[in-house]
Amino acid sequence: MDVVSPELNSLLPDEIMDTEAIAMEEELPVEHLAAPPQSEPEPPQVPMETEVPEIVSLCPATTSMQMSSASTDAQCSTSSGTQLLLAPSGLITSTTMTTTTSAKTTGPAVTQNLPKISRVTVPANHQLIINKVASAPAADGKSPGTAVLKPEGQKLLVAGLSKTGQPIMLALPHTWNKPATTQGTGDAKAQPTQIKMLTTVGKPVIAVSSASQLMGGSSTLQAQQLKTLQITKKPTVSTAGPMITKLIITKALNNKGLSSPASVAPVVTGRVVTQSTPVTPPRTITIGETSTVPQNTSGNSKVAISPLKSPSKLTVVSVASQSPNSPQKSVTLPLNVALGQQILTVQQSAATSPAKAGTSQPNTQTVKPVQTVGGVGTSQFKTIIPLGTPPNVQQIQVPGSRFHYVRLVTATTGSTTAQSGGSTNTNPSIQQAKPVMMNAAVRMSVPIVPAQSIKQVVPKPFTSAAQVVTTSQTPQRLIMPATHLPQIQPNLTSLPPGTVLAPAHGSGNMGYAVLPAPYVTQIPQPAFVTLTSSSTFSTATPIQTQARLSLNGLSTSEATSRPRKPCNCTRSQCLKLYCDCFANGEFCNNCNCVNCFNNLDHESERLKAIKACLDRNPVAFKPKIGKGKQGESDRRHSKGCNCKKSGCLKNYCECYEAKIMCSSICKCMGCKNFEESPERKTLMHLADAAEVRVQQQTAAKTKLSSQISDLLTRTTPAVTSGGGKLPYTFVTKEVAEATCDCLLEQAEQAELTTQPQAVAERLILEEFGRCLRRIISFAGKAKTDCPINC
DNA sequence: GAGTTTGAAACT
DNA sequence: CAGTTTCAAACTC
Repeated sequence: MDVVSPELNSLLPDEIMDTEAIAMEEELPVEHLAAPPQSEPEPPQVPMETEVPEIVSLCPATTSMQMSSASTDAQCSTSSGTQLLLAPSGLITSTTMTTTTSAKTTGPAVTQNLPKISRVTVPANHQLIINKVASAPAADGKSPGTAVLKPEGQKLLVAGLSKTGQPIMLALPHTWNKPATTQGTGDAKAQPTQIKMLTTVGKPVIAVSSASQLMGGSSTLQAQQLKTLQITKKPTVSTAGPMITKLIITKALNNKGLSSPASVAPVVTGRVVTQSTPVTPPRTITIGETSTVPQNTSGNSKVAISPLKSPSKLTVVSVASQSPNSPQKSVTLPLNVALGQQILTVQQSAATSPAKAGTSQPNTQTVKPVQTVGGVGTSQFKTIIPLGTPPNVQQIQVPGSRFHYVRLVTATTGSTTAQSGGSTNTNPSIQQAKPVMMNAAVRMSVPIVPAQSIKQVVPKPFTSAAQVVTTSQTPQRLIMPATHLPQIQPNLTSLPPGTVLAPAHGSGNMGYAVLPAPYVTQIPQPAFVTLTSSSTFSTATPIQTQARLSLNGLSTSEATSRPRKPCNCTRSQCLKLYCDCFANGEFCNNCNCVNCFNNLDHESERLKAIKACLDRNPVAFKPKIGKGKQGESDRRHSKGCNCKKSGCLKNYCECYEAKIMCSSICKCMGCKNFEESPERKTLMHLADAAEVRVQQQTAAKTKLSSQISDLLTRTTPAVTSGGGKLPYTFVTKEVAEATCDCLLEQAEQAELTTQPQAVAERLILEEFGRCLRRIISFAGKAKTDCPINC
């Protein structure tokens, strides 16, 4: 495993990961916009339910001109929604762009320098409402290097001040306070809602646009909100010419539906820590520094995201190569923003003013490490990906949560097709940037994304080795091109825990298959995982049963330490929730099931089954036992049990099985699983007694074993080491047999006298102690009698 | 290990 | 949403 170099490490802001304290358990409102209200009284009790697919779109802009005029050719087209933000006059060096599934919605960006705002109101809620804009030049959106400001009515959220004191604002769309309106053609109904974070720092602008609808498809994206924005840049100079590294992070809260690939980013590198919407509990997204864009003309792009503890935290580091001729733009921008509870931190690499085109600085560095920091407050998740390494890997991992994606991406080739919307991209730099942008697509739609996004990416065949950088502390999950399954659009928020996108078996490079995290977890996790081919990956990897991920209130560590019971399904093909493996988002392995389809060989069927389950119950794969804020005592079944005959005191009862008491949600009859229930107390007492007995037995065995082991280890070396130890190998076979005989005799006596097991064990141990004393005594005597090792 | 019981999941 | 069926785990012998 590579170690992050001190140089890179020093670039990582410590505070970036300091987001542990941020509450993340809110139920993002958008999640249910398109779905009926949850009937569960306390959804937050189920940790996993709080997760919402996080869509992070990294949309680099090579230049302002390129981006703003990308209505026809840009991967990241501007949407009709709110576009850019504000920045000090002349400070904005680039425009932001919003990726949408419907490229048709591309609209001109209105540019406006901040100083031109004639009036700004500052409500108590920290909203700045720009009531008037002096002018809106460059209505066509082709004014590069100009700050874009929404016309009158534009709302800005004062995010806070950066370290340098510059205000950071979030630009809200006009429609911020109202639901997204239907827009677009076809199925793409969602209107992108954008929030932009700006900094008035006299440095290259950082713009954050909300995730627009990343996926078209049949799904309706009703509400999408931009989370936070962040930009980092690291001046990189290519011999061929300047390159622009621009990062746009978008997040769509709506997890439903997506089909079209939407976003593309030429070069993206950054760190995304968390995200949050202005209207929801705080989240922070931090973008790390970008790394040098490789000169590799192959267009390798890599995205590495390391896992984080919190589901709401996300670390993303991506790097994409650009064409040698693409202009490079470096932005160094120290930024530390506190937005309410939200923390936005951006760490800069060596400060560099916006890159200058035509920089002649030769960059012979073919491989530049990409640093990914995912851990909270620590660098444990740092990952380095050598960009120079051939196959590209994009890795997206949402900690704690169920989605960990890694996608192998290769440089685009001349055959790169136009992006969604039918637009044709002739801009080389943009084309190459496409591969990088699959984050949003991937996260939004598991199976679907691939199709279109693949076109953009042009993944390298799996025949070439791919490298995935993983950290030693946390397993990495892989997402790889898989079979195109456009018909399946599972709701990612409800996918089984740890679900991972994996390549379809025997399929082409497109599409994704859903893998349970445990499956991927067990893939050998060396510093680099080389994938030789998709088929190899699909079939060769041994599937080892993995523990459940944070199921039923159990921590991951608890779960991992407990082997899962093999299922015995015979009729469900392990593709229904009857199967515990399937229900837990795991592949069957070492099970006794018959005609099992819960494996990689039947990923398409599995995906369909998952979708079917989600159709029936959107939270089918979420833990049934929510963990209360105050600990285990607050754990309860999310739906409650329906027991009728078991009195809820047998494992038939899910509450009892989870070792929790029934609650008011339960519909059980004759329930005895409540606090004051004498039956329950009796059972608990018996269970405790049994457990104690087992522990005692275990301890006795351990002790005995330890003593024997210790005895052997002490005596054997004594033969050669001499010193104060016994000189002889006195524990001979005969001695051992005699000792065993003594112990057996003691056991028999205890049995004959009907002694309790605990007493019997004690007697045996005492006998063993006597044996040891005799042995030692004899050995010591032997030593005295024969000082010389004889 | 076979058969029964049980309740969640699936189906109607 | 309620009733029924299916299913696999839990349980009993």
